[in-house]
Amino acid sequence: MKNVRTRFAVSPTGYMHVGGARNALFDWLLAKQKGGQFILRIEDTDQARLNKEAVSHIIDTLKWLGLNWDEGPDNGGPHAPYTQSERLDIYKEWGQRLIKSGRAYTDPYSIEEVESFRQAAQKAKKPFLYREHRPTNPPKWDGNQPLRLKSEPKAYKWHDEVLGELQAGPEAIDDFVLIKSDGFATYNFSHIVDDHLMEVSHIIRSQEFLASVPRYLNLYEALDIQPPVMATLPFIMAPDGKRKLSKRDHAKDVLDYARDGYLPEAIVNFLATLGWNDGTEQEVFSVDELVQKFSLSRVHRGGAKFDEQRLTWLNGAHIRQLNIEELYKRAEKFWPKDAEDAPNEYKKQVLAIVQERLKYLAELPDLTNFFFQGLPVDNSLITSHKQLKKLSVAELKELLTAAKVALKDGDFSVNDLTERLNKLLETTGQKPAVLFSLIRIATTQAPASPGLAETMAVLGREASLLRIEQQIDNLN
RNA sequence: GGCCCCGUCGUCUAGCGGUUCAGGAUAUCUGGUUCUCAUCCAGAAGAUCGCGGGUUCGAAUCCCGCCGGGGUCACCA
Repeated sequence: MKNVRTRFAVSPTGYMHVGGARNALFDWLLAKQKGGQFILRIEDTDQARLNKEAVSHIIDTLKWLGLNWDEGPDNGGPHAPYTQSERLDIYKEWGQRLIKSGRAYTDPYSIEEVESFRQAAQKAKKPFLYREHRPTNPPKWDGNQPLRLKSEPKAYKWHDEVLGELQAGPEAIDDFVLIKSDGFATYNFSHIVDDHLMEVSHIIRSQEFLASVPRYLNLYEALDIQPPVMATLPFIMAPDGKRKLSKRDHAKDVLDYARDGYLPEAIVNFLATLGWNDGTEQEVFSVDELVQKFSLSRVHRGGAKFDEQRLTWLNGAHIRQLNIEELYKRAEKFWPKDAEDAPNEYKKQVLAIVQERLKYLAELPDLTNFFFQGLPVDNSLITSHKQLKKLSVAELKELLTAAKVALKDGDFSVNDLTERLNKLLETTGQKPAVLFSLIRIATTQAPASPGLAETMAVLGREASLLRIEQQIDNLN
């Protein structure tokens, strides 16, 4: 079987959102699964939209996602360079070949003239076809005018790994620009030359290119190149479902998810299952499982909306699957400020009891603040509690004092605390809803926290008792 | 407007002529897990499979028409 080589061909115009990331992911999954190569190619042929920082930003994004490439602009490879602006001579040479074979010619018109043709077509409610204005005697190409393909309109049928058998009539074929007047090749030309030279076996791309495929097929023929296998991905739709997701819809930078504490494997899982599934009822996949199970033939034809709630759930599921050591590594940058000087072991204990509560790591400060710092006493937590607000200050003080006494001794382990708290229920005759709530509020000063015994065991005797005392002193 | 693609619970989806007039997940709601939040468990509600024809003993699944949504028609990718 032919060696599988895929590429992520990215235009460095800005950050990368989930649409681009999914595209890269599917390329990567296919290459990994088949033991082939994944190539990163920078398609910087549009000088106007070029953004110099975008390349490193995109590289950072792919690295964070774990989508490593075998050949690319930074690590090179047998078909370097992998940045199109460094390959202009190659495109010119291939352009010359087409001129020689009579399949390319100089576009003699000005931009304004072409624009007027276009507007006339639009006005007549007809698709614009440049070839209807093809010059009879074009000048020799000197590199200062656009070079166009001399197309040979005909109907095409082709196979798409996702969409199946496709076809289009000759009206889809036109004389598109191969090389612009600024000397840069268009995407339409450069990607075909590069994919061929770089021995790319599979092109996976988004649906917006579907309408152009017949023109590409025409160019492949003119160049006498065997087209790679093609696969068309459905769109990821904006939340309103009206159109494909784009930066105009405030699509987030993938690295924003990194900053919020989403796990790359959760993003990968989410993106893979947005438009693909393995036919079973499995929802949570490891990256290795995805590599093993992915197939283009099971990719959807229809677009899917980007549902961040589902991503958040999936992220929580992946967080819960991590062992403490791994979670601790991932959480490094997300601790509250006051945790700075806390011992690693203490932080791991805290992490262990909040793990099942974390949906994304940026929640860590809110969830763990009180473990690192005594929060000011907030009596509204008691006065708004539906059971505690019925008790008098004296009664509250009495209960807290009893708790202080009962918890004074023992080893302060979870078991020890549970036992003592249970005894306290008996001696005070209170319900857990009253007694435990009160102690929990006193020791955390937080509306929500992990279980009482677990929390106090981590906080330790000193802090726990001190906080109970502070609560007593501040009741009024 | 031409051409092309798509159309199953709010959302992501299973389903590829009959064990499925629809399964799972998520989101929502309810109950349970000695306190809160979360996890977990149980349960509820939620899709006349875009609509209308046809083929067939039988269709979400095949065919046709219509409607709806999207893409494309750049010296952008």
